[in-house]
Amino acid sequence: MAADELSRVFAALADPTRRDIVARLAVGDATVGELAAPYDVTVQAVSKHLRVLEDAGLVSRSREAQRRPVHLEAEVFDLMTKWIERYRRQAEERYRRLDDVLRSLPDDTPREGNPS
Amino acid sequence: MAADELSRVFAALADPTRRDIVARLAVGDATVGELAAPYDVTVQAVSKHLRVLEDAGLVSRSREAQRRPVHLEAEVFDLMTKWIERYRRQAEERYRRLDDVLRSLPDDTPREGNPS
DNA sequence: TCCTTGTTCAACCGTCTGGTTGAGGAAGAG
DNA sequence: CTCTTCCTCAACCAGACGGTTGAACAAGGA
Repeated sequence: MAADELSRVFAALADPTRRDIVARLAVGDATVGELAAPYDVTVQAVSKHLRVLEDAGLVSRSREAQRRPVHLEAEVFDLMTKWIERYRRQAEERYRRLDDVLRSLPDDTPREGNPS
Repeated sequence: MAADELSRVFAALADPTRRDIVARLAVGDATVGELAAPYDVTVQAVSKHLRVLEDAGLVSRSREAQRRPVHLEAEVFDLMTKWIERYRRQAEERYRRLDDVLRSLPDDTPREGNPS
């Protein structure tokens, strides 16, 4: 293990149930029992999912009597967004440059594969 | 398997080696051999990684003589960004509303961390 | 034709993962 | 204190995952 945070975040969101849990927590905090209700898995399984989300920093749990309300930590999303945007922009920039090069090419440019 | 696309994309990017491959492909297309060189794993392992990325729609492979250049498909990033932004905004909106409620509360509200 | 290069397929292996059941801890309610 | 409720821990299981080795395929070049 010992995966870096970005790996943990991506891995956490790779599971549909966990994405669903995040979606519900975006509406409001909830307890483990409440979160488990809609799914036909045991409460323990949901508890495990929450542990994964917690290790990824996506969720925090406090104590409130017996209940342990789960809270969504939205800041971590920025980590992903930054990573994604970085490479998306880089790729787009590259396409733009390639486009410019193609546009500026003379007609008799030697091209492998298309010697028409 | 038969996981939905979003799950495949997140799962694909959960692996550091695959994120690294994506980073390199953002700079320019490359062959399997070229991509495998920096890592001390076999070329077969990298080929498997590329298959995962391809199934997630993140890369495409064409044929060019013996070589199979790998190309980054940046559009899929939008899928993730949309998902993330949706719930981040929803959560922020919720905090904003909660803030308003707290602000409008009478002063004798018990136990607030920072008076004055 | 045979040979070389680049890549994938197939089988296997150890580990991680999502699920289960069963037991146990924490904090009210009686 | 005992009982109940809510939740987590521990052990286990089947399947997926990342890696390996070895063989095979595809497409030039000799």
